[in-house]
Amino acid sequence: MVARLLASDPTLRPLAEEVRSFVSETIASIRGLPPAELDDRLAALGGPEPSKAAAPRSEGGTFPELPGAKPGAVVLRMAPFPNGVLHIGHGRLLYVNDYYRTRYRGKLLLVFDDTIGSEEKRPAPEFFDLIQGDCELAGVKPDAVYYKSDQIPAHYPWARRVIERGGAYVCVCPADRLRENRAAGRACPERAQTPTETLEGWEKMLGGAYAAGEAVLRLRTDLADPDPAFRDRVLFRISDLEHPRVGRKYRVWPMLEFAWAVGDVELGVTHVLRGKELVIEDRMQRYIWDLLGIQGPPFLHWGLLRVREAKVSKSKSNREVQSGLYDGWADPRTWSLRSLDRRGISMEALREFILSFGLSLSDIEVAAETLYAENRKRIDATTVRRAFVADPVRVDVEGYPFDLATTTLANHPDRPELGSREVRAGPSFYLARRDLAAHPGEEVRLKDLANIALPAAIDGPGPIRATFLERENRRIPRLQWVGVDGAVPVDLLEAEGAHVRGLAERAVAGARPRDILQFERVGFVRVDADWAPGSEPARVVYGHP
RNA sequence: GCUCCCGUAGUCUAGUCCGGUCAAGGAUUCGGGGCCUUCGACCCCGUAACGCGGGUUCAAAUCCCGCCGGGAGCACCA
Repeated sequence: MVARLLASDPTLRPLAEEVRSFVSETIASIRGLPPAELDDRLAALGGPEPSKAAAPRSEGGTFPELPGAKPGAVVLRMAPFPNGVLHIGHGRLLYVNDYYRTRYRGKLLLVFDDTIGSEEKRPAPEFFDLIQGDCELAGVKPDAVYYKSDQIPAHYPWARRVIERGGAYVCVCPADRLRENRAAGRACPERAQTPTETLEGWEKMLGGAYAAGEAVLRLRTDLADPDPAFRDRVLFRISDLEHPRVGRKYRVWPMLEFAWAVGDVELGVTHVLRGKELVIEDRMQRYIWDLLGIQGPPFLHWGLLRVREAKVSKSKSNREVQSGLYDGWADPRTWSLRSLDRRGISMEALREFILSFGLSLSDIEVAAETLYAENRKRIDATTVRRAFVADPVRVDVEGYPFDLATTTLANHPDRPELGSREVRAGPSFYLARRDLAAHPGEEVRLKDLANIALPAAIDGPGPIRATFLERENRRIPRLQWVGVDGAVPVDLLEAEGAHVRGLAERAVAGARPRDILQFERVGFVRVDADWAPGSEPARVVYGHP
């Protein structure tokens, strides 16, 4: 109260103490009054009606202005390494870049960061096309596509310029000694080279005088730099590995930092947006640009985003897709964009989900349920309901009335415009084993149909015998059922990779590939894209509750 | 160990730059109720947060100092 008065009338501020005591006296004097009298007095004083709650202040995450950005002149880039398809963790790369492209009417480049990598992390040919397909699927179409491997020679003149300015030296230490020296802040003997000597060494590197791993070009920073990660990083190394696009055309390959110090300038990139695991590279790029008197683009970062349920491992996915254990790159266990699409999760829902986090630098771990909720908003109203029973057990109902052999059910409980379908019902049904086991000897309702009494034991051989009771909708447990006549075998692929066999109602036979359905009391599922309509079993993939 | 980054409800986020109208807003989850041909959806209600300790100030989520906690980097990978 006091703060509000002071905030709205600055002239009161020097008198804060007086205001405070006046307010507390006033409050004390009216505290005992009955509410009706308070209302009267307020009315007597005039003034505005008590205002309703303030309008919502915000919907989600925030994105700051890009520093110095001119609408129409912004150039951004995404730089995936081609050793896997894009997965949910790449969401920020795609959608944050796309967000800013739209906001500033700029350009977004897809630049494959396909330098030679390492023995453990190598580019593979199939991913160039797969990743472009992923971008398309995600609705983030790049304005142009580049390959770092096409630009390798362009890096060499840059290296010369750095050497001529005394910014680098050729080091012939073995990798482990180099690491030790760096950690200890100790100089290798070659660090004392003059630019002329370095240039000689560099020409020897390019000319093939060294075997792979025998020599590197290192940046000369400061061995006393407090950050050990920043001491004399390697700029170029020699590799004889075969590259999927350029084979063994080059032996001297730039490291990521140098490649981007060159690439970001040559491609005219105006802002670099990337994950915060790359912040040390900002400093490297800037150091190189400063050395050459170049004004490079500013950097912005986002923090780590983890989806709790998604254990994403590129190497494991690669291995299991290769081995055939996974059902290709759209296997739900990969959490690839393809797998989300296969599960019926729309890329627009993913975009909303990703953008709700803003550009925050904090590391976040979020439950997949939040993504599911976003998707549900989009698909619930247009998705038809169907009955599905997992692990079915046949139940014959005695005394079942003839006129209940079929029934008509709405396709959506709240959307009459989605129509209805005729469903074949009793007297014989399939019920889920789990449901039966949960209600031995009880009266239950076959959902939307009739009430029956279940026997005490359900484990005997052959069909179970139940007894018809009545049609009236009572508050007893409701079980999902599928009429025996026309039941459709279904193979339901779950998110963890398990296949559940079950039976669905006849209408499922008419589904088309990529249709999204809701299996009642199970969840949203999507018919597999390569399922041949009419073939059995119907193949569907579980999406989410 | 060194360097950098980040701490607002169970989770994510708005607010922090520029102190006051923030007795802290939204989303999701959870709990209760309603409705319906689902245990889903929808509607209503509710629980729940400024990491801790000092300081500055009439006033601190916001500014300053210290601590604690979490993450990332320290590859001839990207």
